[in-house]
Amino acid sequence: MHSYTEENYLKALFNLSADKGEVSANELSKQLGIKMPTVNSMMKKLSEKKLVHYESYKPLRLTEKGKREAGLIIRKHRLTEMFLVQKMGFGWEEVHEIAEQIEHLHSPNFFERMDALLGYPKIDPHGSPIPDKTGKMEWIKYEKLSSCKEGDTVRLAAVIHTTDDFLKFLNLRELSLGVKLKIKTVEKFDGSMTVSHNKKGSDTLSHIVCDRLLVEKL
Amino acid sequence: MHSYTEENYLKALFNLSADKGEVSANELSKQLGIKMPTVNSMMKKLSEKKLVHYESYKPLRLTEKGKREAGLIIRKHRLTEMFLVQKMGFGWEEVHEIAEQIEHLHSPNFFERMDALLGYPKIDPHGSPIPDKTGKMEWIKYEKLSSCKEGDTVRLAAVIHTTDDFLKFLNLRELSLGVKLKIKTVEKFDGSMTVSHNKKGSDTLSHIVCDRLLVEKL
DNA sequence: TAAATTTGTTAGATGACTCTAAGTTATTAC
DNA sequence: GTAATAACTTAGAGTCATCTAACAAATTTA
Repeated sequence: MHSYTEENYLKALFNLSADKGEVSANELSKQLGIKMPTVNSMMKKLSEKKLVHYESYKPLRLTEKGKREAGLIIRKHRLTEMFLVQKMGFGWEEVHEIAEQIEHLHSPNFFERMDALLGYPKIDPHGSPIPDKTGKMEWIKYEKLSSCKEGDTVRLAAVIHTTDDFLKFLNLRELSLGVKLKIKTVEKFDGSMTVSHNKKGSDTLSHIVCDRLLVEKL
Repeated sequence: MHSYTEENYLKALFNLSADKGEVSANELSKQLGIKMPTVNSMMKKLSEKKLVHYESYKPLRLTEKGKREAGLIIRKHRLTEMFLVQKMGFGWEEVHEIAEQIEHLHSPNFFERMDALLGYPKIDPHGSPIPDKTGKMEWIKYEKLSSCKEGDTVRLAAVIHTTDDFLKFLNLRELSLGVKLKIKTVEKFDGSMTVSHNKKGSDTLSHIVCDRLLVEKL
């Protein structure tokens, strides 16, 4: 098994390299809040363990094995988040910190049971896909709300770059996963949108907000 | 906060010194599977932190502060065990290992929620008392089954020295907390007992078994 | 009570993870 | 195409929790 520390490096590598498939040591260092030389030596160690492709002065890439192991940690994180929300009544803004800790538990039984009690969910409370038991993650291709046009009707499917503050902001506006939104207007000069929302009236959302909301067109 | 390691020392000290109020470094070392010199230096460290009374060549004692902190860890352990059994469907023989890990989580919210969902239980699935939020534990004085006499009718209230094997042994005989037992015979030469048990016929239990079962006389 | 045994202590080393300081390679900006 | 800046690497040190080896104190045994 890997140490708590190694698991955190793997997870960060996985998350940061999600798009390009590679990360700079510098990004990783910032993400983890750990100084470059420390990251550097850990990369050599993970490279020894065949979890990371490491070459001097080159970007970092997870090996297939590394991706699998990282996927399994993220699986535990997301199952936990789902459990906390669905079975323990936490809000989606409260679960990240707890899941950061529970994801490191070593107990196949425990996560197996969570999974079963939840009915084998495919997504977490923020709409992110839960990797399967082999660590593989199916990307669902949603659109950003920011790329939609006036008149579109969409369903809120996922939230990215989730922070407590952002999620609380969405709570206040009753913007939860699944809500149907109709785009009334899109401002040219700042990209903000006015959307109408089932029961409530309409809300104006800044471009920054719209860029973090993933939707499914209806 | 204390490290994972320190918490394990505190917990072990608490459990081992439950009766006499003190433990030898040697016992502690054996319990934790950690060599004496390591234990010795950790005791000095915990003494610095005012968690343990340490004097050369004297038995170890937890300070009041140490007892409180240990009690809080045991509280988390036992609440977790209760949650795993009551809310997640685990058997009482499966929960110890998982709780060993969860007890170290730092999230007041999480344990608060568990406690509430369970309805503020006072005992864990093995009948051990759950310390309160200040770390204080109320001992309930049950009798050992081994000290009961022929003809007594008792209710099984708690199990001590719980190991997987012992709990599985009890499962097979449908001996769960709360069952009513009537003591038919007590063998003079080996202290084994024949007890009859609600629905089932009667079972013969060795002295070793009877010594690990705590009962309430009816 | 003296010898043998057990228990406890000190000293010094190791491995995991972190850091700072200083040097090297790439990249960016005139 | 240098010079400046940013990114990366190396070297060396510190902390935490662990170990082994060697010694000292306490306890048990004969």
